[in-house]
Amino acid sequence: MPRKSPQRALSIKIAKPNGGVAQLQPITVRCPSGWSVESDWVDGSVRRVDAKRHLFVEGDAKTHVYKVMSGAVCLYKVLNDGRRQIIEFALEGDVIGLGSTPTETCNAQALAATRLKCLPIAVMLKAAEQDTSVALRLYKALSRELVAAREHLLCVGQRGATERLVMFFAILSRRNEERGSDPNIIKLPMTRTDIADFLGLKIETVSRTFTKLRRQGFIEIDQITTVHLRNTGELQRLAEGGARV
Amino acid sequence: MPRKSPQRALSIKIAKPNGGVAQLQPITVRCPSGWSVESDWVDGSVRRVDAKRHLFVEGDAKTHVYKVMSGAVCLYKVLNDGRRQIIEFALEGDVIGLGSTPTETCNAQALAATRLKCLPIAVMLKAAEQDTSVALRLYKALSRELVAAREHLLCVGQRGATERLVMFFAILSRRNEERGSDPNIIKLPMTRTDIADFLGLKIETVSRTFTKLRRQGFIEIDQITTVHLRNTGELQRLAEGGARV
DNA sequence: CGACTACTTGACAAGGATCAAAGTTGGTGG
DNA sequence: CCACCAACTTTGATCCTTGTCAAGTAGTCG
Repeated sequence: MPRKSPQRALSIKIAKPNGGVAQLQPITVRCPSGWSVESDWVDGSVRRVDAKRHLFVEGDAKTHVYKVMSGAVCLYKVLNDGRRQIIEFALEGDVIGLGSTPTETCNAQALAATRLKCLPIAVMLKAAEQDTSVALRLYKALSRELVAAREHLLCVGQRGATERLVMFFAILSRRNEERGSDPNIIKLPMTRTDIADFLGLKIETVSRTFTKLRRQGFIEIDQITTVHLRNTGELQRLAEGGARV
Repeated sequence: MPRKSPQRALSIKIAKPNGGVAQLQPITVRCPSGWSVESDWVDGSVRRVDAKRHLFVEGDAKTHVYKVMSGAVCLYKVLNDGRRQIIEFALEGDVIGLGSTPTETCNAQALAATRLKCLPIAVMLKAAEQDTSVALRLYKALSRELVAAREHLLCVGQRGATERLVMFFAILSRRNEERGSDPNIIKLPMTRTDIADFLGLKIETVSRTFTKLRRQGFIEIDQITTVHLRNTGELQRLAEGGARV
């Protein structure tokens, strides 16, 4: 079992630079009403967060719900020796911070410069109380997150390294498809370490698995941040069950 | 990388004996009104399910929300080669099947003879539409499930075998505490295989880890279904971070 | 008492982790 | 525009935890 290492200790420090609420970027711009198509978000202000800054950390009082307008954020939890599990990558259009706990239960860190629309929790709850359709949408959104979390658990608990990585591509591919972009071109706004921590692997394993998939012709890598999927059918088979790669 | 084995194929068959809705026990008894303290559940009927029978399987139309009155149920997902991940053990008092998907996303199997109170989804949704406090409670319940799922993910993704098992005991211990029973006496209504599939381990590893903890004096085992926790403080340390056992 | 199921234990193999080092990439300043 | 530096990634060698296979033990139910 892994034990404390200097790097690990360092990574904790990076994860929680001031150990508290304060690392939000202060720049807050009023959003012109009617700017967003979704009614709940019209009045939200916009916050900008630089790469690697934290939006919030575990234990902070929950103040807002955020919607990623551009950029990317990861939600993660850490063990006290620094091992990190990334729970979710929140990309453009994703909402962070639903959930009814009074304090945040995860850390949220920007992977790149990110713009977020912010909705105060109090506003959201008030809307939910006055309008059951809002409450029900909240319930549905949370429901989707729960399904995703359980799928993630299945992946990390039962799949081997290759299967996990392929699943990861599959998730991003599906996401592209839903948004009308090319499902075979995967942009990776996160580092290999982030991918490793998302999949419950180590960076070396992730790197080797990338290489293996590339050598086998399943993927092509232009820049490290872009993966082209080849032979999607076969990839699908790799992910679904009997992978013997 | 696990591959298909005869056992595996068999276990799928057991998991989905008829591949569909039909393995519910038909015995349904009308519950006398006012029997439960919680208003939402007063009108629910009671269903009895024998050990190993399925309450529902993945893909079934979602018809009811269930509350475990006695016995135990596990929720699990399977890969198509039979690998199984148990998502949750639902024990007395727990509710199953919240979540807004039109079909079930997990399989639910009784670990022992179980009595469940059943509430039709339609009734629940209607109540939620008419009463925002119901909708909000739904939202909070789902929220708790999400927190638990993420904690579980952290455990399976980052912890070693010993840490996972200790965490498992910790969860059950905490649960006992909340319900006023002895936090140091853990009743295990599930088999070792179930525990393994919950923790993302194999049965042999679970068994060996039990033995190791017993030899080290952290636990005592009377009957296989009962574990006594010793040295809870030290156990806590094992679970939280730097376990080098 | 035997068949069955669940659990334990041992020997061995393998997937992934760890340690170490070299190769890339991107940003900064001369 | 290029050189340098830091951070990130890839690759190799080796170790260790957990998985696999196999055998044996302990309860249970007919």
